[in-house]
Amino acid sequence: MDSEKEFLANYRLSDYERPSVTADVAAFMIRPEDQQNYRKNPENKLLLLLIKRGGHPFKDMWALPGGFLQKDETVEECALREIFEETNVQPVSILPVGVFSEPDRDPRGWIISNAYASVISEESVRAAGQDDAADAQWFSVSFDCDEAGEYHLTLTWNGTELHAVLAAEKTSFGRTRFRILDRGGLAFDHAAIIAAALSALRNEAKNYEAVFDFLPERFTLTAMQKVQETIMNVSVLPANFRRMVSAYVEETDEYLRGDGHRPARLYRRKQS
Amino acid sequence: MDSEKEFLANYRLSDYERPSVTADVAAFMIRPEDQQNYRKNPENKLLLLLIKRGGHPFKDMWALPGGFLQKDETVEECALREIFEETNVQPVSILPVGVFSEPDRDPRGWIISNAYASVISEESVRAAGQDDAADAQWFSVSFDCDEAGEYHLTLTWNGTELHAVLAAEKTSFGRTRFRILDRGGLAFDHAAIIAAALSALRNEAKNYEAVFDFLPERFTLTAMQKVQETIMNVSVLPANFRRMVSAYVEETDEYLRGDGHRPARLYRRKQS
DNA sequence: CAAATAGTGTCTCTAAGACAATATCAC
DNA sequence: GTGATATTGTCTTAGAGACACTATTTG
Repeated sequence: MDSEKEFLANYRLSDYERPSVTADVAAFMIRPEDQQNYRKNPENKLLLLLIKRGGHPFKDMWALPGGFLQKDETVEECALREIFEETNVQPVSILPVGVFSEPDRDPRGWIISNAYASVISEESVRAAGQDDAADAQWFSVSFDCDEAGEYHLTLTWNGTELHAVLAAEKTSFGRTRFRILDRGGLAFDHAAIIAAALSALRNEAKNYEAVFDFLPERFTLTAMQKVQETIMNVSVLPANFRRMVSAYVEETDEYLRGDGHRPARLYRRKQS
Repeated sequence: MDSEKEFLANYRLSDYERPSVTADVAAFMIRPEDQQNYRKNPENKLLLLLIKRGGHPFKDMWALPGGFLQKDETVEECALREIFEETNVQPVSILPVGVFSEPDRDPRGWIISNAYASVISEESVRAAGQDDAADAQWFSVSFDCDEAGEYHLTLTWNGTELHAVLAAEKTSFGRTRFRILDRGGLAFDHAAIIAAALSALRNEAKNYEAVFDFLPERFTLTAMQKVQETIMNVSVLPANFRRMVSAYVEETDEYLRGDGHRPARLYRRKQS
């Protein structure tokens, strides 16, 4: 025991070169679109936070928020900190997406990225107010596979449209890794990170885990369904959706009224 | 463009302290137990490769194989390299398990670990021959949850028994993280890494991805079922198992005979 | 009343669990 | 023949998709 203490007191990590380590975060939010008709329910948009790069490399291109790991924190804590610094909001949840460590992924040098997806509630962003930093914007997201098997990631904000093209490559254990064919205005390998984050998010939405994170504490089942459809980009019949989620939610006695149609009961997540 | 080239030519990564980065690998193999009865099919054992530490810290305790990331490789390549160096065998597959970056996880200093699970075929290990390095051994694995919700990880080899106890903590998105209650003779936080790797492996065995990696190219359905049961630690009725995997396998014209009972048709994985 | 959403009931189809029954080999 | 595994068939039950139908509100 003494010898172990002694060993550690004298121990120095070797002088081999070490990489810089970052956490990069794909922060998602869902916001209702403007209503067309006073009695129609609004549609949702899935939004992703991007930062316009002010300096080289990839100057003036858009990138995920992220930053270097500090010595007193875990990579998860680093991811949370970076999002808070950028938005003044604590994410509802965070999900590891993968480690990106190709030696040439960053022209500045040896930098490996721990990628996370995170969910941010729209209320909290509204409460925090816009930072008016014109270099941080929420882009509307679309992500689909075409007939040729190529994936198209389209991010739009106020006339700016980024369109990246990716190929899905199978790795062992049936996992897929995205290879960038056209980075379409996104910095570094961030198009691949965003694609992986969206896949991870959709995977978590299958069992409604990710869905609840986008919702307030009390919500209507229709609102919940629209969130799920926004994430998954598929639609379900309302009757079947209600049956499928019935095990995950519980009724409250409150109703949402005043929308020009039958009031909807509010539900909350069932703790189990 | 010139200005970007110029920028990069002059760029130096800041002198902030950087962590050491490792890849640690839980390498699994399945080996048949000795036969009791000439006509009974053998049972399987799930094995995990551990290395006895020769120096401080955690001297004489058992640890996962692993090592430092080099500058010209990805973390996946590092994981594959470490396994090959230890076993002289290329793993069939490799699966990311998580990043372990608690600042105090390694008494030697700031070292973050990228954890992987990998599958190694028994044939290839037999072909490579035992390295006779007595400090590397295949331990038999058992991993279960008791009534109190605590997880017990038991690793046995030739009279040596390591018994770690862990608690499963829910993180966001319904994921679980294992916290070590008793590391039971395992070095560092490797008990938690092994628990996470086993969970990931079981998850991949649900759709039979991981199962095929343990099998030779041609196999009987009973052999496949036994592999799955060994990984998942549950049992299924043979009739139902056959139905469930029928979409994933295809018949060959060969049979396995000579076992004191009806010969079994050999199958292979269906490519899709 | 019209338009829209909220909510229920039911038919069908498929997949999985349980279990019975038959087939085929080595000794 | 005996003891083991290999293989097939069928009954039942649970869950998801499709769809018809009723209920309730605001303008």
